[in-house]
Amino acid sequence: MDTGIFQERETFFVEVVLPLPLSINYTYRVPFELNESISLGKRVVVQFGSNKIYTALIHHISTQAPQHYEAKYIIDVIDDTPVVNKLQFAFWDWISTYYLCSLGEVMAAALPTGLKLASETVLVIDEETAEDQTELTDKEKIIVAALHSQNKLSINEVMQLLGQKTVYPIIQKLIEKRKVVILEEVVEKYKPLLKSYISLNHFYREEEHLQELFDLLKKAPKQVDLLLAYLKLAKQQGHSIAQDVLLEESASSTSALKALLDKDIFWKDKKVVSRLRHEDEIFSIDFKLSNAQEQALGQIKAHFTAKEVVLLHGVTASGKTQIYIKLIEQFIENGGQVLFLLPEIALTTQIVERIKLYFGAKLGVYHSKFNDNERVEIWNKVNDGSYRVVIGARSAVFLPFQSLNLVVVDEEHESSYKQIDPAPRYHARDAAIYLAHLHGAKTLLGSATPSLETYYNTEIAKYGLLELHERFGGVQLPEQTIVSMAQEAKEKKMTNYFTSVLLNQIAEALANQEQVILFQNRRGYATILLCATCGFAPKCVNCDVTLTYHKTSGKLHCHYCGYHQSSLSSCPACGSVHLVQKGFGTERIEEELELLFPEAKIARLDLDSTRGKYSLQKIIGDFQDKKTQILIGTQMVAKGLDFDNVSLIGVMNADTLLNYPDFRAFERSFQLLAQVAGRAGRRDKQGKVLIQAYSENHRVLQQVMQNDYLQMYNTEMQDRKQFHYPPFAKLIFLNVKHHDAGVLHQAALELATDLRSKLGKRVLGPEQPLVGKVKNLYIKQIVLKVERNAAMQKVKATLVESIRQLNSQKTFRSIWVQVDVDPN
DNA sequence: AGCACGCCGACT
DNA sequence: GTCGGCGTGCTC
Repeated sequence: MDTGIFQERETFFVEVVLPLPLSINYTYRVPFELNESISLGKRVVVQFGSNKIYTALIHHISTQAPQHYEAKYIIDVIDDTPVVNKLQFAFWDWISTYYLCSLGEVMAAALPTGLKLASETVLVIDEETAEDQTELTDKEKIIVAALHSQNKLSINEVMQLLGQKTVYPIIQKLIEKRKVVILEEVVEKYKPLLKSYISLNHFYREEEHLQELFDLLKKAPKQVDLLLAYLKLAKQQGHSIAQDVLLEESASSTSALKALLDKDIFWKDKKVVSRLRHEDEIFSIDFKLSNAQEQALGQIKAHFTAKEVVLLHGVTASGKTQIYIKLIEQFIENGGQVLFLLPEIALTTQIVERIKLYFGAKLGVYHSKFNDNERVEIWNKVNDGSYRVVIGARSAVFLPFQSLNLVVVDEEHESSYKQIDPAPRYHARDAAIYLAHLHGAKTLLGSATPSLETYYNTEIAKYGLLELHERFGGVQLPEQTIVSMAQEAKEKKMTNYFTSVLLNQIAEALANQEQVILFQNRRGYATILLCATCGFAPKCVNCDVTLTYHKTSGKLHCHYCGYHQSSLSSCPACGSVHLVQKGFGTERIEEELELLFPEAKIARLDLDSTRGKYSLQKIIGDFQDKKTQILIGTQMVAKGLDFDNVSLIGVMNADTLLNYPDFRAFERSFQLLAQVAGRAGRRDKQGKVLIQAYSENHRVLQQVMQNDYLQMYNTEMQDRKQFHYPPFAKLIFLNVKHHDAGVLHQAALELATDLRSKLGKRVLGPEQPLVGKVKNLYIKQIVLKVERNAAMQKVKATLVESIRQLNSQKTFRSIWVQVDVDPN
């Protein structure tokens, strides 16, 4: 018996976050031996549910035992130092309240897969009773046979083996028959990359002993070669030489190396090395800012003294990137870190390579192209501060920054910053602004076509604003002209959809060996097929939209849901054969242009022409290499493509962009127009933009011409006063799902009424038509509009309560709700 | 998210 | 009769 001093040890309980969509956190008990190891932000291994094992994060520590249940013990503490810091937890909390999701969902999104381990249930033969001759069913025999050949089976493998979904009862039987046992196998997902290093036995490092060694190896010339190679390398790099380097240098085989290792002449050890490629020396691609850029940089810094966020609104090719680089450089001079966000697609371009060269080993890149192990290494390098600048896509906001000084969000208007599915459905730009706020850092937003809400924030002086109207290098902005199609039609100057002005300019550009882009925001051949007798137009059976005729496929397609049917030769309503095609798409333009300019090479860039795996690359590549002269495209031509020989941009029909029902559509329209126009002309030559329109006097068109976005926003906002769109309100979209359309409608109605009475905020919906159908669930949408600064905590609580009540009503059985905030 | 439990149709 | 599908509820 131990008669020593009775040591009173405290019992700790930890509340942990599990990477699962659970609305509450769970509490576990800490075994005494782990008392010293626990601290906030460390990962622990816990069992959750009957047998699953997960990585959880310590979120709270207390000595208070839970009252209504017996807490399970934590199995182990994984980390020596926390992987998540306090600021990150604060950030996660904000995301979970603002975007109405659980902390577990944030954790699942934030931690790289390599840091989340989950157990896998595996079957193995029960060794003790394996020889038993119990009767087995056929299926059981299959499993046992498979286990004899491969030792273990995962549940998934059993499912595949038997070709059925429900395998648990069968496994249960096998366990009862004492044929198999199940184990929970936990795999630590992140494995450091180990590299073998070779060094010479200390004994031979002395001159005299080395001589002995050469004598010893007289009969083994290959081994001598290897030794010589080692000595040469050791002189330059020290005693420890990478195995692959050594083998390459000596051109020896592994057998010679193995012989030397066996004789204990060489020693081998493994070292952890980085998977990340890095530029060691800081490569200074020295560039000077133009006067305009220099001024802008100064003004940004001046704004930062009073404002946390500044918008840099600079026209296409105004050289925003150089300004970012200089600003980042100045911000990291005083210590601290910088986060540079880019939309995913932009991360694969040469901009990143250039910035990499500029910042060298101080820069980390983080986006979806990296594998799990690489992401963990980037995570660790941000955590220990060796990365001072991180350039990344939206998920980079979750990296463990120690102290941010500056956040730069380029192309802030890009809708790809919004995570759509799954939760957390966050907007990386907004989240980054909050993250910067938490760190006491500044945020710079950059765009040539800023979003509505950002512009609004500059208008109310919440953000600072800076405009760059000049292209870098002093080239003039494209000359923009509107051609009235109504006028030309009256004068009978039109050739189908082309005005004489446009045709002349295309001809001129082609004669000058320059390229042309034609923009038409409709794909297909004819946007609508109309019966001339009765006015019938075929509509989609699912979506209530008119079908578009595609000549390539000879079919009528729905651009909304993808439904298609063969084209009609007579009207299904009245039987008339007089069907007319109205409206034109890219296919039609391509066809007409081929007739008008038979000698020109023409390509089409839209969703249909880029179906093939490499067709997008090919179309763009051919145009860049000037193998094609004219590129016809939908909005795909507007984004991020850099061509240096395009002298003319033709907008085929601006009217299709001017008919917008709401703020977001309005925003998209003028952004598209501006982006398309921005493709014209490059470094040394002014480009031309020709806009064909019927409503040439449309206000937006005039304002686009004057490049006066501010005016445009103001007019639009004052005229419309639409409460239900950002920037005035925060929108919460509730997608209520149920497999019975009638019940769904009833439920949506009740939910809306309930929320209206409880929140007193504006609630729209349920919208009349069903929004859609996923699997066998119908969806109805309820829009909840709350003020921008609404207390989301309260909103969330009310929502949860209302949904809970609805779910508990037996008549509704289960209602599925998915919430999104400010979707684009 | 898993996973167990329990209720129902279509097969030996 | 039971096998296997699927809906429902719980996990510290």
